[in-house]
Amino acid sequence: MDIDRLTNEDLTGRARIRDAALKVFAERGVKGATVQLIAAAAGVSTGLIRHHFGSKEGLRRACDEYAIGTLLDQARRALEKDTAAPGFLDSMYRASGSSTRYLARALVEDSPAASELFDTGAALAERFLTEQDPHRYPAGATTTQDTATVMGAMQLSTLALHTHIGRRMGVDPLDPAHTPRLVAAMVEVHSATHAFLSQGRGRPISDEATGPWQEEP
Amino acid sequence: MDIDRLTNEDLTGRARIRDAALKVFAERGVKGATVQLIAAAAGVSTGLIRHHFGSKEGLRRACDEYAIGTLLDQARRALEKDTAAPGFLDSMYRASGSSTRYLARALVEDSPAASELFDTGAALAERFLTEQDPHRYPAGATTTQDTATVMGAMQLSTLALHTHIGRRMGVDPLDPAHTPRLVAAMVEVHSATHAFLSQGRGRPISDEATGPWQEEP
DNA sequence: TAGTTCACTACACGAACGTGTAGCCTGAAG
DNA sequence: CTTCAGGCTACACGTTCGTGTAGTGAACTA
Repeated sequence: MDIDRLTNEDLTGRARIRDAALKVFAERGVKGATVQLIAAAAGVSTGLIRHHFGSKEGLRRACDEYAIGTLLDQARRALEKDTAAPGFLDSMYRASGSSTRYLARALVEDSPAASELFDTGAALAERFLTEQDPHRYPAGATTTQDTATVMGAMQLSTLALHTHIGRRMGVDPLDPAHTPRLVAAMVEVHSATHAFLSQGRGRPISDEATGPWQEEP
Repeated sequence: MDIDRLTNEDLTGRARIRDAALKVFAERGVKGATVQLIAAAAGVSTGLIRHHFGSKEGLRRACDEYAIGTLLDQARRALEKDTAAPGFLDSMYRASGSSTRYLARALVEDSPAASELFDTGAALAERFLTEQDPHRYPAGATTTQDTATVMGAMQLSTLALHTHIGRRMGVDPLDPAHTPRLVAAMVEVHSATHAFLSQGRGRPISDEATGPWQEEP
């Protein structure tokens, strides 16, 4: 029953503070955010933040756990299904409301949550690669891991750089309503780049990059 | 002669402060960095920072201008040559020493330099696309711009997320010595994703994403 | 040599911020 | 009705950080 009360409490002060912190942390970074700013955004006193979370660092940890909980559940579910690569992005954005922007910030500040997010994305990418072409991307191989890592970074780039993407696109790329437009652009990028790399001018780059360990003619 | 003296001064206190600031800003963010920390790293007093740059914000602007100057020169040069997409990354990393990590941080904090960097990357990508396939990517079209924006973000993701990439790869991805490994992984990503998207499972995603405006059968 | 400029330092002020403390108010338990 | 727990606030303390001020010493000029 204690657990029930805690989850119900999620609609009161504690949750309001967490949501406000998610927002302010995302906008100004952890260092740039002050507890008084968060308190004002939540409509509470700074003392209440201390009462619930102990310290600013405690509040940050709570935000980490909440964001990671919201988002990684989605990611792990995707890991267990036969979901496609671009689908990861889609479900990710849909899952998390205010925590998306928080994680975007966390990705470049030093946060355990961000590392876990990145690692999960890379794991998902590695699984995708080995399923896609087990011969070329054997599980555990360095090349497979490298490719999975960069693939994860590329997927996450729309999150980490959403400010710039939004500025150029004129819409908020984190809004689920615009996810299709983003996915379409990503598909185009892969298509165009592949065309370039398998063509005249780009072929040398492709050969040089993948040559040393490429086994197929 | 005043100009000569200024450029020569670049090897003395002013430059030492700037270099230290580049480093500390990159490590801890602008808010997380203190002028006393930067002063200590540069081996000077905090007063000297004020003397040369007026304020912490002035120092940050100077870092912006220096980093952007170092890096955008390279990018613009690439824009004027018939350089390939992955080559942009290569020359970018080689060009800038300590400013690379600074720009990585700046990409997610609000900095004019970062916006300029991103826009340049996107402009380079747009040029690449229209050259690559003028019919599919006409200059100025929304699709072209969207694709260019996402392409720029993908290229820059290795910069913005270098911490995570480095953690998984075991090496510093910003070290020019390891750029080939990064480029190889990027080539693989494009190759694998294209294979997926033009194949059975991925084909529906590709068709759905690019269908509405795609003209070719 | 006297004067001026300028890189540079030492010291201190004032504000902001994280944190600590004391206490109020409500609601449930006895 | 009393008691106690806990959500919640008001207020104050100590520190840190950006900034301001005064001053020193070396190099250059006349």
